[in-house]
Amino acid sequence: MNIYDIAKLAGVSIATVSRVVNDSPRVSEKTKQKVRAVMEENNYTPNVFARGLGLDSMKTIGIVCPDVSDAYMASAVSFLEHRLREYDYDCILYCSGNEQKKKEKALELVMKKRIDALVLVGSTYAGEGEKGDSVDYIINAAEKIPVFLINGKLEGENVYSVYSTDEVAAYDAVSGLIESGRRRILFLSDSHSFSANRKLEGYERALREHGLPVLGELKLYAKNQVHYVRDILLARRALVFDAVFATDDGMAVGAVKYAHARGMEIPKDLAVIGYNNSELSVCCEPELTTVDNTGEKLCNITVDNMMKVLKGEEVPREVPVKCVLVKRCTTDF
Amino acid sequence: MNIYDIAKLAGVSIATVSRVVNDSPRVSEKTKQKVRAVMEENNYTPNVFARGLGLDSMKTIGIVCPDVSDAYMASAVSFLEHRLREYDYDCILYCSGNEQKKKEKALELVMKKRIDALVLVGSTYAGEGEKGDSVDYIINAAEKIPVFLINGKLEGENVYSVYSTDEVAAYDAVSGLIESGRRRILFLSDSHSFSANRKLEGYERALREHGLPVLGELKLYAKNQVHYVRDILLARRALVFDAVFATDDGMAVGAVKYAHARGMEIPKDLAVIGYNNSELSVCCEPELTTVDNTGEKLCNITVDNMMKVLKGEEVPREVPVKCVLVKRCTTDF
DNA sequence: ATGAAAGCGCTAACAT
DNA sequence: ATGTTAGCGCTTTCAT
Repeated sequence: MNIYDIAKLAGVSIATVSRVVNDSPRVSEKTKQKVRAVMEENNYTPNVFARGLGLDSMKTIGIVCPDVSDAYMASAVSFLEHRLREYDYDCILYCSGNEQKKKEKALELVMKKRIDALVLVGSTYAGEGEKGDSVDYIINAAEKIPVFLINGKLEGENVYSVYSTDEVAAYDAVSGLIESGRRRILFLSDSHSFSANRKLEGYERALREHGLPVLGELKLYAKNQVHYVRDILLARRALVFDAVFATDDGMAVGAVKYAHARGMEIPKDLAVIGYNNSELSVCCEPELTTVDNTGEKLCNITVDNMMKVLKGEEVPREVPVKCVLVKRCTTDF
Repeated sequence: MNIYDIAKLAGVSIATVSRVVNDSPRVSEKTKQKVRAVMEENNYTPNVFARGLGLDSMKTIGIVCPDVSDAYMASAVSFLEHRLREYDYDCILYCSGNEQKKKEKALELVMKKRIDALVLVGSTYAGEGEKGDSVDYIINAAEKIPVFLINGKLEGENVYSVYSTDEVAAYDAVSGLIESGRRRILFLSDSHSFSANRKLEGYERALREHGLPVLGELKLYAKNQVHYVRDILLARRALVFDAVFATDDGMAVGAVKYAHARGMEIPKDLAVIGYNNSELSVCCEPELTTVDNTGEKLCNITVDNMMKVLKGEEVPREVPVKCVLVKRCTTDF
């Protein structure tokens, strides 16, 4: 059942059917009714490929993230999908992993789909992520369609960044730790992404500005898995620390587990701060003080901006968004 | 840059270019080389819309789930995406919510995209889900393309179900509880989906077969949120129970929190079993005994079967998959 | 092995 | 207000 069939059945031309489908004002109400009736009866659906071919757009947005099974990514994708749906855009999803080659491959594939815009979720796609990573592949994509980074930052024509101010959030969190008497604060991270690096900078600045040394032994890289972190911490019996600042809740919970295993009291013997305010943070005992990076806000701003850009309007290239520290029970300030 | 440009530059016809693109054997190696070179130089990419129009397929699979921000859905989507990518299929994602109207709308929209197959993740799309729900919209979709249910079960032409045997898993878990001396076991659930109902059946069968009464007061419906569950449990001071079987880890952790709040010892005073073996289950204290519903397995079987169906091969309409009970610290059997 | 040409189903400019 | 028609870029049959 195609547009010709409908036209024939309704006794009009295909142009009129097309106009009805697109709700053009240049069709009389009467014929509109008639044509609509015929379409209903035959439950006709315009062929999206043909339409796409003519308009060179299928109203779809590409969403690329390292891995949707990560809680932060998943919630971001969920927010994006809902907001984009409001505007009748579909989402095509691509999980790229974190490796440079795979990220490049992901963008190459997703760009072939002639999407209308591209969203890159996670700071792995940022300009100053893992060292050695090039961002040319992103810049190239931006030559064709607008590219939106969620929690990433990259300067370039047609690329728009919305990100949390992780440096400040980390600075504030670690400062709180120091001001409440902590002296040896462990920095626990699972990546060298743009965002993780900003957190590290905030951590170091807090130490420096409070006259504390920045110690290499107090920077630990691990996996974002509860038991993994607990175990590597237990394995380093020589390592002394009275607080932990983790770049993700999973690692922070690992630190809490470590404290339990060693019979340490939280927050007395060990203070812990996590990141992301995920459901994990209210599962452990005591419950985690954590940084809420306001993922929903980032997504909303991104979608709003995207719709403007697609209409040809101007929007800021860069939007920093403040995080908020959610104080629960693993800290005493 | 389209197929005509390439043809001109390579000094061949568009038919030849098309053949090269599709790696047809009916082109001489020599011209293949030449054409490929020209394509590379101009980094030509065939227009997917035009191709879709001709072939009536764009090699995309529709994935619909209630909400990707849910950990179980997110991991399923992640598995599916990866496996489908192997076969050069793209994924278009739709989060439908749980309401009948929205689910119908979701399928209607996703079907318009002329996807090659449809995956429905979560038992909300099953045949015996929320009462009053019709499954006609799924049956209708299956008239056009194969439909695959993950953790759902529905009989119908062209629909394929892969699901965990939740009834048995629940039966085994609750039986363990009873045999270790529990007498008043609270059933805690957040939905009336197909899967939740199977769990309830297993729970009731275990009680019955052990000569215990099935009590309405011991079936509680809540949200899958830690604090929410803790609070409603605390609010029902009159409700007495010595064990909890929850249909999702979040609620189980809520029960653990409740025990803490009331100064009860786990598992001595209260035994708890969760479901899904999510990261949450290793965050709480003590760590959760939980049912692993092997989501990855369901996804793998689904993708394998889908590829066969798309090739016209036969596959079983229904594949039940066993769950495994992961015993940790909130039970004493 | 290669080319010419007819669709695929739609949109939009142009004509009436 | 409605119809006619030329693309959009590809695949595929039919010639050669």
